[in-house]
Amino acid sequence: MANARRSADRDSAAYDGRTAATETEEYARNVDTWVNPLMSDVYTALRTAILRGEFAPRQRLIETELTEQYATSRFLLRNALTRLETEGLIELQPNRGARVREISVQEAIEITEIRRVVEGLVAARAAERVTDAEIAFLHDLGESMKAAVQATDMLRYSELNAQLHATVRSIAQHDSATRIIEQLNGQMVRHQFRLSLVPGRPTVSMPEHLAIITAVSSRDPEAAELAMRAHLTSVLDALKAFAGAAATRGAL
Amino acid sequence: MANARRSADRDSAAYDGRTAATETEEYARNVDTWVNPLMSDVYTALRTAILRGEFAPRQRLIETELTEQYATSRFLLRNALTRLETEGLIELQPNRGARVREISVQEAIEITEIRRVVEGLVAARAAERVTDAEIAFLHDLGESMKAAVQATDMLRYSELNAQLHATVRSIAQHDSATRIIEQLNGQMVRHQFRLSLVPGRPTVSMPEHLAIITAVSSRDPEAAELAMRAHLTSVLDALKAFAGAAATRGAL
DNA sequence: GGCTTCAATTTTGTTGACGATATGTGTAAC
DNA sequence: GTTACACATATCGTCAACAAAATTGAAGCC
Repeated sequence: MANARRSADRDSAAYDGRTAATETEEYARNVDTWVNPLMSDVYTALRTAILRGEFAPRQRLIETELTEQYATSRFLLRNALTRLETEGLIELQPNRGARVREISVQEAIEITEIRRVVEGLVAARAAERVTDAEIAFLHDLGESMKAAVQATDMLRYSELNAQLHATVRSIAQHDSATRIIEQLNGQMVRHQFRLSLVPGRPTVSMPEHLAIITAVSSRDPEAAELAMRAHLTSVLDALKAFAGAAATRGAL
Repeated sequence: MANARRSADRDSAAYDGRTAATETEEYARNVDTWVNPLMSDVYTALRTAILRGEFAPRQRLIETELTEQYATSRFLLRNALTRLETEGLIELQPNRGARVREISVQEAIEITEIRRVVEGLVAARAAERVTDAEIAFLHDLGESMKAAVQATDMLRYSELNAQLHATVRSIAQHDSATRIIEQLNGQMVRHQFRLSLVPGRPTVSMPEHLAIITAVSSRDPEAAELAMRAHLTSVLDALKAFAGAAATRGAL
């Protein structure tokens, strides 16, 4: 249970305040508001900044600059850097400081391979545990996604995409899997960003997302696992196509 | 490639100096000797101590005591503690110090569920990439395991078990998966220990291990994935039985 | 002109001390 | 005899200064 701390703040956001009082109560046990103080402001700020792409890959992160930028001390900053290194977001080299870690296409593929099987597991478990309220929420989410695609609002669609995956995780209540998926996501963000903007991508992924919602809602674990796997297989294929194209162009 | 650093020291040990010169050469590319100096002696020492069970779960880790014990400074010690916390081996509470994190049976089950799918992925990939030399090594490993079981040397069998899994990972060369599996293993050690000593357990797991070796050696990815999954399903069942028995006894 | 060497500067590594918070103990009041 | 409060101690959190290492730039040499 103590394990939920890092995931709770993100998954709870999946519901976005739209749930009724009874449902809120239902989810409350899963939402651990305890925050590790060592997960200081600096850590959170720096992490989101890297995830947003405000620092380029391979860019050096100089301690004194960052202490000014985030108005903090070197002590707290270094603590944050240590954590980010363990998480795999940055690289620390002795006496040479920190760099934003560059994720190769090859590594992005590896990460997606893992996500495929782990999120498949999570989807199956979500199908076993889903409540009526959660089914309703998933339905709404699906409708919102359709609307976003029709309005060709790709940014919104991308957001809803992340929200769908987070919701499935939250339903599954599989703390260990959630932790790992979020760790992997942290390393993928820049690549995901690119992929979600590939033209024609929503045409492929939209039905896959709906299939996940349908399978989980019909409480069919096998179907849910297959639907989630199919979706991530499609992501994987897109990534491999990208890698292949890059290799052909001689960019690798 | 920079990603292999944390896994190299453990996977390289899998071969235990028993390989011929040509094979050693073959594996050399996979053994990255670069060590992050921030992964200081303190970190390694403390980590292995926790993994060996030298500190009981929930036991408090007092900074001044540890600095004496490991003859180091508080600075380096805290760095190590921060890393161990991110890794999930210990818990840090504000102004209340560090504790060894206790893994519940429930959590052990969750972790094994993840291992099942991720190690399945790794086994499939190992079957795709395995070389003749590696097949020979796997064969020897299988023979050693049979010998250990016949000699009822459970400690040796347990070691070889870990070595088999590490070897499969090494063959697969899936850095991201390796990293995650080893992270999960770190949290499981105390439970694994108990399980490996359950009477009659080798009778169940021995044929499963041999099936993994056979499937990988015949370069059949699907069979390898299924064999690995079957093995970890069996581990999972044993864990669930243990959890059920504990619940019946009122121990939970 | 290109290469090496050396020093100045930047940047990181480490230490010790001090302040803040929690915990344990003893005393007094009920 | 029990509870509540206050004090003392242990432990963690933070900082600022110092030491060590690497990078950068310029000068000298081939």
